[in-house]
Amino acid sequence: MLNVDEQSYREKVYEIVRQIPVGKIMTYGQIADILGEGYTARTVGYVMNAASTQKVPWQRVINSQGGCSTSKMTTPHNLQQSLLEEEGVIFKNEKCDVKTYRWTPEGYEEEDDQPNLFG
DNA sequence: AACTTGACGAGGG
DNA sequence: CCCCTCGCCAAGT
Repeated sequence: MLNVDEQSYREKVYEIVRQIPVGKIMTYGQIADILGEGYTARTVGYVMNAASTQKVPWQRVINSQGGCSTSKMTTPHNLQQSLLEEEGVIFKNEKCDVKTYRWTPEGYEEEDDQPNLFG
């Protein structure tokens, strides 16, 4: 049994990434927000950099713009995008609709505090 | 221990 | 839409 609290900094990130279902995505900032305690979009991105060699669906983590930050980096052109397209994610101009594909792990539902304007 | 680098994000021009 | 600035925090030098 591995308690999240016993996991290393990176393992906590992997733990969430492993839960992302096929055809869905999460953003770095979203993951950082869920983990809270000292995590930021930037550090999550740092962790994901080394995730390509881990047992995690790293391709399902993209930036808040709906694009793959790996497009113009080390990885072959748009490997990440290709992998997501194979999962059913539709890309338009190298970007997908984050609103449509974003996923949130159960138990970490986004806080939707909408003021009761019409009380 | 100080400085620099990032698969980032929100804002402003 | 593109470019720049600031904030964020782990790792590498």
